[in-house]
Amino acid sequence: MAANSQFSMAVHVLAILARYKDEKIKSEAVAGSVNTNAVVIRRLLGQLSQAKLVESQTGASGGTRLAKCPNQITLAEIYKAVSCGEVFALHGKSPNRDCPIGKNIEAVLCNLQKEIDKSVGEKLSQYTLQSVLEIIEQGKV
Amino acid sequence: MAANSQFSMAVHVLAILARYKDEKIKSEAVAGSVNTNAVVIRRLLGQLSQAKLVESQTGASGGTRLAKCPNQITLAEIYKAVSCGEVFALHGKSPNRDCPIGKNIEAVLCNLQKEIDKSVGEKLSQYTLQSVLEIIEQGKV
DNA sequence: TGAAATGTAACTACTATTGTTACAGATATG
DNA sequence: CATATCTGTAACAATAGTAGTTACATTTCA
Repeated sequence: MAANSQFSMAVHVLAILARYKDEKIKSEAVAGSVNTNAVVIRRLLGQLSQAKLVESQTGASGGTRLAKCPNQITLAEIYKAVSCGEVFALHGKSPNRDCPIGKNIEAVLCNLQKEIDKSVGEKLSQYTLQSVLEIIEQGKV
Repeated sequence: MAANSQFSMAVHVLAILARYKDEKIKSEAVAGSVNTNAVVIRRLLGQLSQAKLVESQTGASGGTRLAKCPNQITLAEIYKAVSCGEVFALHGKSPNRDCPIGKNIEAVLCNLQKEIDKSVGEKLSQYTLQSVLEIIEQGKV
C-alpha cells in the first residue's frame, strides 16, 4: 500500500464536496466514504486548500467546502495540487559523463519528461469536477 | 532513491546498445555508463529481454545486443516493458459503497486511468530509439 | 578444463505512503 | 463564558517498493 493514490483520493474527496456543495463537510464524514482515517483526509485537504480549491473552517460546526464551482475545477488542477510528481523519474545517480550516451542522456530524458507531463496535463484538463460528478451520479461509465 | 527510474535507465541502456549495435555489450560496461551496479543492469535487461527488445548470451564473451533495429523500437514499448505501473494509483482500500460517490468512484477513476495511460503511450510512441539516439549524439536537445 | 559472462536469489538500506495517536488552536452554541 | 466540536499538524509505526550489494549456479568460449 505504498503506491501514491493521492490523486484518486483527491478526486473522491472533491466529488463529495461538489455533491454536497451547499454544506460544510467534516473530515470524519469524508473519511467514512473514502474508507480511511480522518487525518489522512485532513492532510489531503491541506494540499487542496493551498491550491485554493477548498476552504476549511476550524472550530465547532466547522468543516470544508469547495472554494470554486465544480465546473471551474479541472482534473489537471487537482493533479497539480497533490503533486503526484512525474510520470517517470530520472536516474538516481548521475550517469557517467565520460560516456557519449551518459553525457547527454539526462537532458534528453528531462525534456521528454516535461513533454509527457504536459501531455497528461492536457488530457486531465479536458475534465472538470462537474463532469466527473455527473458521470459518477449517472452510475454508468 | 526510491523513485522508479527504470524507464530512464532502460532508455539509457538501450541507447548504448543502439550506439554499439554491432557488438555484444557486457552488463559491467553498461553499468559503468549508467553509474550503477551490474546486477541492477542485468535485472533491467531481463525485463527488456522478456519484451523481446534485447537478446543476451551467457558464458564467456557473452553479452547483450538489441533484438530489433533501433528505428523499430518505440519508447512506448520500452515503457511497457519495464511496466512503470500507472500514472496514478487507485485507492488502497475500497471506498464505502454505501455512499453515492464511493459506490461509483472506482469505476470512473479506473477508466480515467486507462485513458491517461493510453495518452502517455501515444506520446511515447512518437519516439523511436533511433530518434532518441540521434538527439543524444547531436548533443543538443 | 578454466576463465568469463549471464541469471537470479537473498539480504540490507533508503524512501515514500499510509495509518494512527495525541494535542494545540479555533469557533459555534448553549 | 465554558464547553463541546472540529481543524491543523507533529510524531511515530507499519508497509512496501526501489536500489545497491554479495554470492553463487549455470552457460559458453577458447
